[in-house]
Amino acid sequence: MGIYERKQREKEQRKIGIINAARKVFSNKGFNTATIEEIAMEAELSPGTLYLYFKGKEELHTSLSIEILKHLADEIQKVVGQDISAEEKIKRFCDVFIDMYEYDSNILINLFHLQSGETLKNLSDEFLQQIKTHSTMAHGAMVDVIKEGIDQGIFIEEHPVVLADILWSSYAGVVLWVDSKRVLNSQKDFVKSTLKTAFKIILKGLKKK
Amino acid sequence: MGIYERKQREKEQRKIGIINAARKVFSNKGFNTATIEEIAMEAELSPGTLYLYFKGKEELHTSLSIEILKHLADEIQKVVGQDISAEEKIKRFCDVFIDMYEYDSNILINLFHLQSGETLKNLSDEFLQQIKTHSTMAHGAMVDVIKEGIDQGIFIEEHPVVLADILWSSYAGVVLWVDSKRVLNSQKDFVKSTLKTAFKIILKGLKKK
Amino acid sequence: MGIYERKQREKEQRKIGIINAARKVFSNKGFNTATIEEIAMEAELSPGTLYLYFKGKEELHTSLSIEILKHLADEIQKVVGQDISAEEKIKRFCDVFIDMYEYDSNILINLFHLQSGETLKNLSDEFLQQIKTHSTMAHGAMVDVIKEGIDQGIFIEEHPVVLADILWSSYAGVVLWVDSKRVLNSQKDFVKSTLKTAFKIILKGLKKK
Amino acid sequence: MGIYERKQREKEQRKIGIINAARKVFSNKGFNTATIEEIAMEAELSPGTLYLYFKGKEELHTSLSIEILKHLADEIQKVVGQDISAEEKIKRFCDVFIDMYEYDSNILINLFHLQSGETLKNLSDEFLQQIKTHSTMAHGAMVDVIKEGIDQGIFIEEHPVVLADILWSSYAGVVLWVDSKRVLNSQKDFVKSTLKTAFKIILKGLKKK
DNA sequence: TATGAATGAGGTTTCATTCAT
DNA sequence: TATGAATGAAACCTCATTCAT
Repeated sequence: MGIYERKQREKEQRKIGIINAARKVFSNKGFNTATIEEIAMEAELSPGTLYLYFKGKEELHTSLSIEILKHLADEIQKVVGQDISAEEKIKRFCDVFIDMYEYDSNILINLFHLQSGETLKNLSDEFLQQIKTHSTMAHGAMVDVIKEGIDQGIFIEEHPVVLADILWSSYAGVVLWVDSKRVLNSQKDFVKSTLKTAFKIILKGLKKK
Repeated sequence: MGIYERKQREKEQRKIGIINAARKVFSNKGFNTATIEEIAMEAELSPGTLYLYFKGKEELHTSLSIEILKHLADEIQKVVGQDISAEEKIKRFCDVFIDMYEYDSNILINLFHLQSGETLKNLSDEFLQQIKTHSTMAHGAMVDVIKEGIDQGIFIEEHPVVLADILWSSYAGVVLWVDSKRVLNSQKDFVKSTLKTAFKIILKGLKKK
Repeated sequence: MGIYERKQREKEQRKIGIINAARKVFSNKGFNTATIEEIAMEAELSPGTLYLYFKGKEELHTSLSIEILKHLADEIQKVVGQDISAEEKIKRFCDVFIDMYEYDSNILINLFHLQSGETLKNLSDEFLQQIKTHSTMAHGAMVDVIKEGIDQGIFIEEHPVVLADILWSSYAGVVLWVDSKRVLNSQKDFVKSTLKTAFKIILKGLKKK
Repeated sequence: MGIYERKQREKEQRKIGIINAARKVFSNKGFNTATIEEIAMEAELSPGTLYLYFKGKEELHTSLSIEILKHLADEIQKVVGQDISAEEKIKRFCDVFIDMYEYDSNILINLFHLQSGETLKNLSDEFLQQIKTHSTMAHGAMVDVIKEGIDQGIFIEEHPVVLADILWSSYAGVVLWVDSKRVLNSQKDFVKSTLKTAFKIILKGLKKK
């Protein structure tokens, strides 16, 4: 490996380190309450250093979200490539959400928050484009599976994009909502089981007969 | 009406005026970016005056969300009281979401944002309690309808609370997600039609056979 | 006087107070070294308050310079209106510079610094316009006097604008240079006497014979 | 040449390279806005390396100014040695200014900025001494020529130092002022022609009759 | 000698909140 | 009750400087 590649790699590592620190702090405190200083401390760096890798707080937060989105898109695409039925794939999508939620519940929450209002405005075109790309990828994979199901005469004949939207947003909605109930009522974590039930209902709703 | 009552009433009116101003500003800018001064200007009051009615920015935002939640709960409960089938009620719930979205798309978005992470933490017990109350009410109404359906042997025999969660969060998720797609891709507004399709699918999934 | 006028007046007074504080601090420390906090302390206000009246450090500094320029333009125009010979008016211009220098030597220095390189770039159009206006006024007055002299056959027949430039810039140059010698060599203040000699030489140079 | 001398020479060359880079950057951006990193890039070196040759930004800037001053002093002294009349020498001084302005207009501007307030304060004694030395040299040369003229009965009998001050500062003032007009009004460059006219006027003013 | 990533002090700026009127 | 000027804490961010390599 040349010296340039090593440097590049180190730089990438450092970026990941910072993003991981940011993940922890943003998860605990939320965007407003989190401070750059805190993230720097978590990353065991000085505040100034963060600015060598990210233009500012906003960009750091967005980068984190994109990282998550990328991961989600990857996992979903893996499912599409598998040699299983469309129905089974829909179930696996559900598992992907569950896995991510179990790995770090805040990851998903963060992501879904990115995808609406407040955050989307004031985003640089570059980042907006990245989000679109990965989002389209993840969503496109879902659309493909739906299409597959429709073509095989298994799913109802609605517009596949709409069905994928419903699938995605129901899963996302369940995560947000059930997780918030958990926080609000300090109850047990029902996200997983609720997601599974949601899957069953929606799958049944999707099927032709 | 006594003088005290009138005063009380006026105060309430003023509070509503402020909350409406806050709704506009928070909708456009989000919690962070919105400033008290802007809200005051929108309400045609001075910043100081807002503090006579609300303890601070946080409380104002929460009050707004509660207001919305209250409205939603009301609308949902109206549905429960109607003399129609459980199935039809589920459909009406969908209409309630659509109506609110059409009245002010940001209203719903705002509400769903309340329901997680960032905002819920650091909330005074009093407000947490109010949120719980109204939330429980709205949600409870849904649970009742689900129960009704189960008792009548129309719906599948899952835990009614879970089913209501799924119903609620799917609707909410669709609004958030499809609305964000609208913003991201500057496309037409498919929230209404997608919500309707979602309803059909979920209803089909809910039904026993 | 109406309440609005009074408010406006008070606001203007406050602005002047801040500019005066800024004058002291900028004079002592220069633009870089001076801090907003220091100026605020000098003005017996909090840092934040300064931002109610000026957009930032840059604008504050520019406002100060414009204030000075305005004053200089006023004084010079007064001279033009007087019922004395063109020759005498040129001498009075010299006195105006001397007066301003004696009132606060840093005032003039500051002004001349505004008028070149570093500061002029990055200036908002609004301020650039104001500077142009006042600058043109002051300079135009000088041009008028020169023209007067030429028309009366007293002064050499060069382009009046060029002659006014030379007059102005020689005066300014002397102030900058002799003052810097004073600082560098901790010598006595020869600005006044040197300016007077400069006046004599230039006047002689300007005259036709 | 021994190895030590060569090293010394190389070091000197490197210093000059850095100073030239600094000249460009300081010229374009001014002292505040210019950054060490930019200068390093311009010099095709790393920021750290600059600190091997200069103690810091301040010293670098001062070194640049001294370099310019040294050059100016050299050119002026060359004039003094020539076998021409005092009157002609004064004219040549004007040419020196014009040449430097034409070579790099920012050079002179930069120099004149050194000579007051902000920059002079906070300067180490060592540098202050160097500035004094070269300044005295340049200025002394002018004084000599003036004296020459007075002794030959050509120039008026004012204190030679004062006359040299006026000469120097008028030239400097014209450069600063006319150049700033150029920037402000985006007009043609009249520095050269205005300087020439200034020379004529002042020379006429200096002459005994 | 040269590097350039990291530092961190310290500046500018914002804005929720207060309080005299 | 209403005001809105003033506050000042606290955040973001910059960049001259250092130091391990």
